[in-house]
Amino acid sequence: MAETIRVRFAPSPTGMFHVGGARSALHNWAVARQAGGTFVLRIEDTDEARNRPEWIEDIIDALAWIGISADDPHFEGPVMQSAAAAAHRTAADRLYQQGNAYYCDLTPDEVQARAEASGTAGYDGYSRDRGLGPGAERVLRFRVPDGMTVVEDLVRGRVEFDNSTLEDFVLVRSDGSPVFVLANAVDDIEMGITHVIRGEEHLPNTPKQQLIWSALGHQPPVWAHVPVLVNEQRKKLSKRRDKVSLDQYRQEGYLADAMVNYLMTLGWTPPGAEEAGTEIVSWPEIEASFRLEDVNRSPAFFDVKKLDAFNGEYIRAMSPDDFVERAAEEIPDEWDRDRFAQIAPVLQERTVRFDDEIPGKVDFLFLPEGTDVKIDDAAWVKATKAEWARPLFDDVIAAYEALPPARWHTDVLKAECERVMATYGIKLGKAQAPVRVATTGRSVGPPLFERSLPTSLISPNQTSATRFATGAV
RNA sequence: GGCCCGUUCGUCUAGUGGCCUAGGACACCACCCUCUCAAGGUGGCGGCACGGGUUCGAAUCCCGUACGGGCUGCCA
Repeated sequence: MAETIRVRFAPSPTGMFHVGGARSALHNWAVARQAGGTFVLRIEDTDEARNRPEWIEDIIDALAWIGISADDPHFEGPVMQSAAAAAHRTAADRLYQQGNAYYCDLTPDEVQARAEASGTAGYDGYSRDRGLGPGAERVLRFRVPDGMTVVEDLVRGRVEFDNSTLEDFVLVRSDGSPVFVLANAVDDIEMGITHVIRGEEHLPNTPKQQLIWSALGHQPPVWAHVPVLVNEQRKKLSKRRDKVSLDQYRQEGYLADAMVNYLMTLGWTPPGAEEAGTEIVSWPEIEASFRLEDVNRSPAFFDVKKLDAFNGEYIRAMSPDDFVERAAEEIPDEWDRDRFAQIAPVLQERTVRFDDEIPGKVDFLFLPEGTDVKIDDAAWVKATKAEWARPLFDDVIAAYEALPPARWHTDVLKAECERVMATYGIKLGKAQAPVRVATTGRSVGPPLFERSLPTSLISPNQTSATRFATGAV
């Protein structure tokens, strides 16, 4: 059989898919696809407390969102770790028969008591030579041999562990269920996994797993331990204190491509990014050039600010139609879709996220008949503070009201505004301020007189301007 | 405490002994453009944790120190 790369992504179902998990999945995916290999999704459901069918669907959905599709020919699974219970049992028995493991009847409390009494940490090998057989309330422990265990890691190089620092760890619990290190190693062996790519937090138990691989008669896989993602306090991202849910970012309006691109730049730079002056690269380019050997060894801070910058770039790169389609998901049902599509272009380059702030930027264009825009009082006060402001504004309003509705076009309105401001000697940058606040309700927003738009932002049926002109405020 | 990993601008990184007067990106600041805000353009601020070695030469190699992190469970 030809050498093919088989990697696996092995999340445990927890009800929330972590951005760190997404990054790890992406690393595995890139390695598998670029080599024409296989990516196996294995659900680690050994701990029965965490096992809900819907959570597995969530994982598959999350992966699909970031481009790891279960329909892809390189994708295999999902397979349940629990389905391999017999294999775990068989492996455990074999280890016991071969003398690589032994039974121990000490309870966790007793183990701890002995450790405290002797002033050492962990299990002291109490049952190593007691010749205990299997039985109720007995755990199976691995007999760690003397010597050194050398882990060859693609990202960290050679890591040595003195076996004397590894206690005889538990393989099978007293209730007969396999523990993570055993189940994980056995599954990897059974699945023919060639590369184990996972987070750095697994590095400490790698020698244990490598010992299991060897005891079971197999060459260990290629290991790759990628540094963890950290928060501003430089602690590993945790769902308790940090915003780590991939789905939450998705709902907040981040684009999958932007998220994927950003995640991949954590600990790795696409070759050519420096010359190109940008880290924005497509997945095909990432897939073709990603190398585990090039991944940084130090933890990376998950910086939402930079994610925002990436997202904004991806949004600006969208086709106008795609932008309208996606942005339309955020606007109220009663808004006219065609009208929204017309003004969407001015929104696109001002959008960093598809969130609920989108409608607030253009809501004055969708007021129900006869209602006024809500004016930000502070903005109005500021815009009309200058001595010339009120008179100039009144003149502009008067000029606008003298216009027949048929002439309410961008160019005409702008020209009228400019004509009035010229008489005051005020530049448009300042002169437009009161007009803007009166018609849009705010001091910032899209250009008032934007020629590229088929419609003016100021329309005759907006009554606010009149209201101000008559001194109602 | 023990074992292991790590340390280049605020952040993510390029750098594998001379190309480094340490480069890029994000953020920040200034200016330009400009009807506000954005976008875009130009420029600026800012870093090799520290101390010893090795070498003609060290961000790059070695040792030590400091600091940070991960693991230390019959969780995964």
